[in-house]
Amino acid sequence: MENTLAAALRERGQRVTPQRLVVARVIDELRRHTTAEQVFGVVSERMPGVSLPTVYATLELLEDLGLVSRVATPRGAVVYDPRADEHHHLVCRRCGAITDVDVDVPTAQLLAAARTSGFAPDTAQVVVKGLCGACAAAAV
Amino acid sequence: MENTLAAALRERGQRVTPQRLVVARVIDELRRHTTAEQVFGVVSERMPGVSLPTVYATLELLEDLGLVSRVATPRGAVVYDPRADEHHHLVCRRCGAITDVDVDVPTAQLLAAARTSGFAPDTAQVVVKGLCGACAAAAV
DNA sequence: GTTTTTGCAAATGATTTGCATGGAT
DNA sequence: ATCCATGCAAATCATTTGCAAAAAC
Repeated sequence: MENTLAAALRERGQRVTPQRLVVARVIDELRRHTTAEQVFGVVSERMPGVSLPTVYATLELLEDLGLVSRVATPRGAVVYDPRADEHHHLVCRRCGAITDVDVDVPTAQLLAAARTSGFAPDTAQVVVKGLCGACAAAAV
Repeated sequence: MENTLAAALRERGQRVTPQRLVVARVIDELRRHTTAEQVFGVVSERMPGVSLPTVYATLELLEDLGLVSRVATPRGAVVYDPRADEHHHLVCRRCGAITDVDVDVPTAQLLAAARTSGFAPDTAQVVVKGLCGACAAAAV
C-alpha cells in the first residue's frame, strides 16, 4: 500500500512524506475498522511526534485516493476501513460493533437511478442496523 | 404518528408532553432526512421556548421506539428520517448534500447472511457515495 | 529556492450533561 | 404528591483551522 501511495502522490504532484507512509502502513496492517484516534495511537508508537491533524489529513488523502474508505455508524462515529473491495457492514445498534459482510448486493438498478438524476456514483455501501449476536443474547 | 407516540409512551410509563408531540408531528410532516437543528428550527416556530436538548432527547426517544431512524453520512453528519418507507441515500462527497432514492434494493441475501452469523438485522440502508450533479459539473 | 506539509494551539460545531424548576400522572 | 421531563448553561468530544517553521521537490 505504501508503494501505491507513493506512486499516486507523485502523479498528483504531492509530496511523499514519512508521516504519510507510516499512516498508510499502519492502517493497512491493522486491517480492520479503526478510528482516527486509534490510528494516531499506533502511528505515535512508531513515529513519536506525529500530530493528530496530520493523521486526519492523511486519512482524508487516502480516502481521496480510494485506498481506504470512511464508514459512519448510525451513531455518527466515523471509522476508517482499509479494505478496497466493495463490501458491507453490520452495525450493532446496542454496542456499536461493526462487522464486515462479503455478500454481493445487486445495486445496479440503484446506481442507474442515481445516474439518471445527474449523480455520479462512486461506491454503494450497505449498512445493516440491528443487534449483534452478543447483544441479542443479552437482550433476552 | 402522535397517537402512536402517546400510546407507546403510556405503555412504557413515560410522560406525554406537548414538546414530544410537537417534535413527533414536525418530523413526520417534514417527511425526509432532517438534522436535529432543522427539526429544532421548525419546532421553535410552533412552540417557542423548546430547547435543543429536548429535541435531541425526543429524537433519541423516537428512535428507540422505532418511529424514526438515524442515518449517518460517510462524513459523519447525522440525519433523522421518519421510518415509514425504506429508501436509500445519495451523498455527495464534495458538498455533503443528501438526496433520496426510492429504488428497491434486493437485500434479502445480505440479510440472510447477517442472520447466519448471529446478527439480528433491523434495517438495511444503502448509502451511495459520489458527486452530485452540481459538484460534478463544477469539477470539470 | 519554491511550495507543500507539518506541528502546535486554538477554534469550531454538534451533541450531551448537571442541576434546579416546572409539569404530567 | 411524586417523579419524570424540561430549560438553561456549561462541558465534552471529535475534527478542523490558522500560521510559522521544517522538509520535500
